Amino acid sequence: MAQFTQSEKDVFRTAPFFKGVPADVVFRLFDIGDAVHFPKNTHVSAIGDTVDPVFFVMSGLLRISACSESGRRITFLLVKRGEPYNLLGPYLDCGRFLEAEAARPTRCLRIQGNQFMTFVTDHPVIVPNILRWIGIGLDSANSRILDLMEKKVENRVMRVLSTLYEKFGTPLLFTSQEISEIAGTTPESTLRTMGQLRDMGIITTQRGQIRIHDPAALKNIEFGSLKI
Amino acid sequence: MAQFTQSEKDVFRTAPFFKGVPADVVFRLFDIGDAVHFPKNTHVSAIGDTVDPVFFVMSGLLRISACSESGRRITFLLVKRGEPYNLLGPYLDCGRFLEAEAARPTRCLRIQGNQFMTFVTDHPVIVPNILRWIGIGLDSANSRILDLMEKKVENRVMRVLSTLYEKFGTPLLFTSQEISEIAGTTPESTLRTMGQLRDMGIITTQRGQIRIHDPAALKNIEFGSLKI
DNA sequence: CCGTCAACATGACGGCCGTCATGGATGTGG
DNA sequence: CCACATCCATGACGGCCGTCATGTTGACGG
Repeated sequence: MAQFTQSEKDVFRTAPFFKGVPADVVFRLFDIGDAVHFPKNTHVSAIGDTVDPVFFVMSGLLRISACSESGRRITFLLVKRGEPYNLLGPYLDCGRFLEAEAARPTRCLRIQGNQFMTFVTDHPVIVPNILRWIGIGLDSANSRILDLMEKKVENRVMRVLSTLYEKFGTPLLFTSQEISEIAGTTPESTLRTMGQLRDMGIITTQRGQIRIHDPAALKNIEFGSLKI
Repeated sequence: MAQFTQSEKDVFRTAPFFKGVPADVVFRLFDIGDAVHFPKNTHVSAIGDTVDPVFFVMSGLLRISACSESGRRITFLLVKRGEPYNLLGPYLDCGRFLEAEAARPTRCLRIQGNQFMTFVTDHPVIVPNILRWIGIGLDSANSRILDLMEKKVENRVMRVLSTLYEKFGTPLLFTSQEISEIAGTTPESTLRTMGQLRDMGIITTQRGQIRIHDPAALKNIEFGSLKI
């Protein structure tokens, strides 16, 4: 089937996740999966769903988030082009508490859970990649826990901006609401911090976008970067 | 070599982590690893170490923690008998920021990283178990992030007590210091919360141990309304 | 039996930040 | 071009909890 163009397939060839995996093995994924499109702000999966399929983002952006019973929402992960989502889903029978939605119009390669597990057992060469990816995610989650202990909202916002800069470059197309949901705070506090950063000439802001002029200044604090 | 008694080996046979793995595969681990003992409060690994070997706890308890530069320490994980630690270490080349120490006198099975990776490729039947275990850990980390958003220290302490009760039963042999490092707060706040729980007859406390009389009450989230 | 230390317990204070409120700026659709 | 929604921006207030301080209790060794 001609669901995927060659340039789309090349996205996977060069994706960090697939590093070291032979190209023919990678391309096998296109045979066992199909393409799905999600318009902006639509749900890929809702809370409590037992998310079975594995997704690979071909273009766009997925936001993985959860919300507590008090209504506060936090974003755990932003999945961009070439990255996988729900790698572990097929192996966990329990329903997760996460929800996934398209932060922008997003095109994905979707692979059913049992097909993915078959793929893994047939091509064990990919196992180290999976473990490596999950390991990075686990370290990142632990970093964020440490972050939240520190309780300094300013530091959290700065680290979020720094991390997003490393992942997406500049300008960052996010609202203060989105930033605050990643940093684990409120839009007001985020705006206050960004106001200070603006006064220092480190960033400039417009509606829905943030230009970072001095990335080094954002890293001035603390160790370790989170993988968002 | 007769490093391990039969009863020790049986610990693994019945361990949840190894569920579904044939016994002869499990026992192969004893051939490629060796026994190590850690006295109480000694370090298994320090911060920044590239922890290569995988550990399985045979008796005792490992505490996996990290501390921020402000000196605050947080405990991520308590590894008890039959549970693995550092499953992903062999696959990650970077140094981690965690440190592991023996919370009690602890005896472990230690397997060098490359030997463990060889074992995994030779016995792929264990891969789903690894992924499942890591997946649970990842969900748990995300839950804690959500918890920290909630910001109510009382709820965090109660949830910690509830979780520890499910894992270790009663009485819990932990000090307020240890509880606070798991809950992400201070010993004082922990003691204050436990004081209220004591007044309600939910727990009783002695030096270094906590008896839980009403586990269900700890799961009650509407603590704030009860307090008034 | 006593000295010492670690842990328990509790009170007081202050700062951070979440909440609410208000107003202005910007983009969008009819 | 205007109405409206959304986002940005900033001020004021109040509560939670981290910090410090003080005293008590229990454990352990000689």
